[in-house]
Amino acid sequence: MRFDALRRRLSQLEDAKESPAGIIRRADLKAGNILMTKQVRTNMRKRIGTVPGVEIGDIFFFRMEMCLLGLHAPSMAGIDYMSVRNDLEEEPLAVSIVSSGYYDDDAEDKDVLIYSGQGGAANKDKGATDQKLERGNLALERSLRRGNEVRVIRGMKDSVNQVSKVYLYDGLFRIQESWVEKAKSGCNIFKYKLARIPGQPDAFGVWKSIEKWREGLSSRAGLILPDITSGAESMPVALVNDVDEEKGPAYFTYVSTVKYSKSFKLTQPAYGCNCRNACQPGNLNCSCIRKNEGNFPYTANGVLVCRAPMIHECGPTCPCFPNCKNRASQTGLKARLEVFKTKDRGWGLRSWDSFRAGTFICEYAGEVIEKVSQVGEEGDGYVFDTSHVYESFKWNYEPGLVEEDGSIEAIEEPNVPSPLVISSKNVGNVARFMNHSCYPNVFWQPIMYENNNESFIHIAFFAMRHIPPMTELTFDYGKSRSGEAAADGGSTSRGRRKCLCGAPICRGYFG
DNA sequence: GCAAAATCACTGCG
DNA sequence: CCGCAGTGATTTTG
Repeated sequence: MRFDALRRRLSQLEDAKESPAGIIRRADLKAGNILMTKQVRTNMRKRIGTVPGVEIGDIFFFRMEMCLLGLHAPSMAGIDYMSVRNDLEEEPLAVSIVSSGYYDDDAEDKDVLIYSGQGGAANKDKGATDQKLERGNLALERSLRRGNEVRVIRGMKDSVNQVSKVYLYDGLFRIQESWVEKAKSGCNIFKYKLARIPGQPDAFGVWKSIEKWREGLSSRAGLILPDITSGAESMPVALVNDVDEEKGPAYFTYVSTVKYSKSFKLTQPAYGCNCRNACQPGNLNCSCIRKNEGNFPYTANGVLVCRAPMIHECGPTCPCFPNCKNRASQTGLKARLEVFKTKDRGWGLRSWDSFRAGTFICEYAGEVIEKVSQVGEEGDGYVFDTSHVYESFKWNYEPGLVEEDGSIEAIEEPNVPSPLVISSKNVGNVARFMNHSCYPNVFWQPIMYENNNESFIHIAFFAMRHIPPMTELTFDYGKSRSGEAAADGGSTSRGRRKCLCGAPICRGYFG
């Protein structure tokens, strides 16, 4: 994650530069190179089998990430191998492979992978040639004989952003057979059949199931409602219960953004920018960028660079186009979310799509309320209270703002008028179903933008790290600054609640 | 120190 | 506005 923080920061700095056409910006390589030279990496010794710290189902968005973790060392090549001594001689054995779609692999089955050897592909200098039994191909051949475990990483198109790729660690496989066949080019290529070792948790299997639900080929088990938003969002949000008989949460009115009633004084007079089509990173004439201390908050592909006390986005009355990158939290749902029944924590929220760290997920919609008059609502979990930042902000998206050399600068707490209390008991959106965790994968970020000459604060949720599909989305509800949320002498039903998040670092209570 | 492996951002096309 | 193919500068490893 340190890699990605640095990569985002470098992207931000690169985006801000005057970029002559033709220059290709590879912040991933730059970030990788910096961390490599600083020796910020793990599992440098190659190994067969499991890599400490990497779980089956973990996802990555750059080859460099897997390189730094020691999951798959080569920055490009699909086959990683190491030299192992047997009784007589040293021989190369394959330790991990990446099946990314460059070759004609057969990767449809979740338990069997037909993998192509490396080399021989045509490029601009020469045509296709026969593959040779050397390097990775030789290592795979030797691994077939040895029967050692090989880590398999599957590279796929990202379901949300079709131009980018996501890499899924699918666990350990064993090579069963190999053969040579003629490719379309007419040249010989090696093929290897790998079988997934039984007993490992599903990873690619989950992705395949989602694919089927998406195409409507198989029905979703436990589906109650195809869309609880009734079309209020840009994407449908399914309601699913495959745990018990409960038919759904209590009734509420679905809205997609926060509602301020007129009586609130949390707003302040404001003005937008004067940019004509899209606000350009590095353009300090843009007042919205100036409000963010000169830093454009998002990278070119819309990922939040760093958590900040406040992010200033362009608003409805800014003259820039709606596709201006500085409106990342206003473009509606991009991922296919579903509300599902958890085993022991009521309803929860998860996604069919994966999220890369820093991706906008959804806003916390609801009604801004007076905390004092409606404090009785606090026990039911439908209140977002920004005064509970004390613990929750400690779990930074990053330890802070990452500088160009990889060093980190601490960041401040959110800059929101305390208290900003949003109730989603009667009126709300998907965010009201997100449960608490002491080790969350989502964080909240105050965002301000202007509408009708007034600025409004919105609470937006972003992915704290890469989140694989079907993982429950959770954020830290935090702890009241006073330490005693029920300080008004209220009943035990509100205030601190027992935590069931199950994280090793669980605080025991929240709220 | 060079060759091999293929990535990923960007551009233009339909 | 979308996906797709084409292009170029680039990395770590052996």
